[in-house]
Amino acid sequence: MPNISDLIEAYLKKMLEQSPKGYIEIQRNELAGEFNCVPSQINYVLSTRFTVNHGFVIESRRGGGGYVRISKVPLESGCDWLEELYRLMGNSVTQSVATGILQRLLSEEKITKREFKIMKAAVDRSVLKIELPWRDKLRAQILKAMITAVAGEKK
Amino acid sequence: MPNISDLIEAYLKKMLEQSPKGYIEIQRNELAGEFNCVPSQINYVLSTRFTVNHGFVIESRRGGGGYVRISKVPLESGCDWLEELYRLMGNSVTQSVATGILQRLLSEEKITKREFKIMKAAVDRSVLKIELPWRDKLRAQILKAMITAVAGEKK
DNA sequence: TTAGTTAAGGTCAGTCAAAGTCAAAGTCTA
DNA sequence: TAGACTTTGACTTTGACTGACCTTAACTAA
Repeated sequence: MPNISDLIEAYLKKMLEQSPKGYIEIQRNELAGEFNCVPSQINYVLSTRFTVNHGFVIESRRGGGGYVRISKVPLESGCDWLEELYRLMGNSVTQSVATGILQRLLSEEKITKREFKIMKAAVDRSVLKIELPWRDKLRAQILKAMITAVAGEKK
Repeated sequence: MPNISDLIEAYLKKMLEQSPKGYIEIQRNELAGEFNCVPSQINYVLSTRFTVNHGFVIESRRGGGGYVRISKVPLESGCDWLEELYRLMGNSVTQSVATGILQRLLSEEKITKREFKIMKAAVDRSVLKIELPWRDKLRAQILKAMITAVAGEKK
């Protein structure tokens, strides 16, 4: 007896699989209508099952003609290094761990030298000026988002 | 799927690209006629998609024979463009301003499409989960750091 | 001259159409 | 039965579009 969230999840994943473009665009209200639920339930599903950690990227636009775009980061054949990375990072990452990860991505040629510099700069201690337990969490968020944004893409 | 504003934007950008002089002149009412919209919609498009952050300058003249001139101002070729960007950003940057700036860097070929994606992801609202006055400041910090990291370099 | 007319473009606040947020309430499950 | 997960809806934010009203410039006729 799956609940509505599971149904919506399955529905979206199926659509995504069938989509040749690698992403789908939905209208939140419309989808909610199909499943007879409140619109915010769609957000719940997205935020619990289509997160960066799961390898999805969500973009959206409000206002008239708004939409929600869901794309799956195509995990390259065989090695699902992304998932492993997420596991490695957890939800908190120190600067030195971040640097280590980036260096590894660089040496594996997953990212370019320039991209390395950009990402390193973004998660630098001196840039993320917030207090410590949160800084490492924020760093993890940013790092994951950046890596996910280009994972699975050609360099 | 694209709305009228997007169409007008695309139309103007295409004209601009094809123009040897680096600027185009249009008549607001005429353009509105072509797209079957009210004239003020042209202003809406200009003020949301052709801002200085995006690297455009709008000049116009009223009265008989009036016109609207749209010109694209390229970033300086030296390294001064960084300072210009800093000035535009100040110490607080909203998501939409950030996107505008990144789009400009992309169109000026200062950054690659991948780099664009990385930076956009890093400063996304959903990633920078802190309260609002500080979020925009943090975004400015991160954006500056990332851009600076690759500013002087060849692509 | 100069006042009036016409032909532009500008402004701004308001409406509507989305999507986002958050916390309270409900349900399940170990 | 506590804690995790789900569902709900009131409220917020953002974006697109519109129309009434304003300003400016050129032209024209007295």
